[in-house]
Amino acid sequence: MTPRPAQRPRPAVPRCELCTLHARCLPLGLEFDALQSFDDIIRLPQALKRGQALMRQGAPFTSLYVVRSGSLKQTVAQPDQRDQVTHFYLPGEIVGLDAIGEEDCHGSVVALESAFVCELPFTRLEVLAERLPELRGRLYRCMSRELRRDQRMMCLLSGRTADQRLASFLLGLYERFSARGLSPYRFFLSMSRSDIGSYLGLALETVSRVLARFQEQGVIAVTGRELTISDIEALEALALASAPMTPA
Amino acid sequence: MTPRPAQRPRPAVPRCELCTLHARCLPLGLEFDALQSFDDIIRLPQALKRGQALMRQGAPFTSLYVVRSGSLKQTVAQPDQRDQVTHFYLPGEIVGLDAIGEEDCHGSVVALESAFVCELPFTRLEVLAERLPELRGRLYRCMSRELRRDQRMMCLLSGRTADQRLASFLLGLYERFSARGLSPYRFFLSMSRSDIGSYLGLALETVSRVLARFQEQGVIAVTGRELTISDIEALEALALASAPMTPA
DNA sequence: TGAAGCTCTTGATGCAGGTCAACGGAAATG
DNA sequence: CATTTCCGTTGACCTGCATCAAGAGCTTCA
Repeated sequence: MTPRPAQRPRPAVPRCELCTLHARCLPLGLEFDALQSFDDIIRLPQALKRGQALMRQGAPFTSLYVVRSGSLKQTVAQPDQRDQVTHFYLPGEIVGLDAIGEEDCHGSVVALESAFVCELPFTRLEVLAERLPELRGRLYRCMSRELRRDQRMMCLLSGRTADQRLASFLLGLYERFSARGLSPYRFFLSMSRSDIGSYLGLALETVSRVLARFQEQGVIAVTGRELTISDIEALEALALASAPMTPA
Repeated sequence: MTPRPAQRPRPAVPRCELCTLHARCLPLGLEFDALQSFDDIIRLPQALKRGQALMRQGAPFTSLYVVRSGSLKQTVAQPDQRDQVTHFYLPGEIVGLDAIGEEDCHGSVVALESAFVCELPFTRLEVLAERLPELRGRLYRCMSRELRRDQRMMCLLSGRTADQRLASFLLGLYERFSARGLSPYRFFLSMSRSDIGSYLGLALETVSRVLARFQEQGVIAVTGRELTISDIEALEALALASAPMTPA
């Protein structure tokens, strides 16, 4: 039916030091031999197809995952309403931090496009962390980074206009792509307008309209899901303060 | 002028096992001798007066703090606007998790009323965690709990009505007071309407109005900052779905 | 190739809640 | 004690965005 997932991942034992993301990934800063221990605990990279679930809300938590390529979204089922998108995961980012120390997965995570992820069984990671203080530090740091990110998000959702939210969202993508060494000015939005709206607390129509307006203003160029940032400074200005009502 | 803060904290070396919060605090589940090691690293409880800062945004991070009594708020300075309230801390809760692994404090934390906090110098805590796997687990769990809490908050801020936000906020307080063994149905709101509004992404006038309406509906009773939950089930109903426009 | 879904766009309309304003009461300050 | 400042409430008004609706590509699949 479906084509085999790219022949099957070849290196039976993945080598972190060979990975292009090596410099930005979790094991950043580990000594050479520590890095090798790290290799030992990583499971074969998994291939995911668009729409395929990596974890399901409420399922038992066993592993962290690092995104190698592609992108995913996390959704949390709301009591009454639809699912709410709570996170987008890009290459180099870690899925599952919000489940550490808990029994079950906090939300569902599904691939937005074809993706590869590296699995880190958490019990093994913990054993390794026992003798690698640096790794512990990395883990703490990742979690507190995430805490800060969520708090920025809370600030964004609480009392910012649609324009500011969209502009901040695009800037966030810009920064994350930059940090991973990916093209930051021109990229593909793997998520739908509806996903973006859910994430930003906006109706999908509003997302569409605001993007259209940004385009009119010459700040970005969008064709479907292909997006180009034309004027990053204007975008930053938009993110900080909404255009004054009086265009002066 | 003001009465001395309760003579000065007497026990030169605090004893976790004697603390009333012992059963709910960070060292929960530690063995007896582990608990004693824990005692060793805790600094003398600090007294804070209303409005006094425990940490300032950008200051170097050195310690976690556990709230023993009173309450605090965390605020994050926004580029353009006023400070935004990002957290309220109640007795038994831990301040500073979002700074672990980082150099500096993420937000400012100030006391909302007279408060006592226990200081946990993080470097010592880390040393202790090295030989106490349980403590590590506790720390991870605390951080991921916080991550989940923030995500619930994001969901709340994104696309819930003012009624739902207020109801959820009050329910949250109910649960947190319950969990600490404090009176959950009748309590004192140590934060201003403005703080609540900032936290929930609402104008302070809206907070005032919604509380008044809840009171009319007989769900709560408020007099200034004294609040009583009269009908917890109605409150839960309000938190889930806003009253339908058609009152059937 | 055509039909049936999606996703995205664009327009029209209405309302939840933000903003402005005024006032009463409580708490801080000298 | 008087004064100032802050806090909470309530009313009137207005706007940003959700909602409803319709239609235009794009993709999928028989």
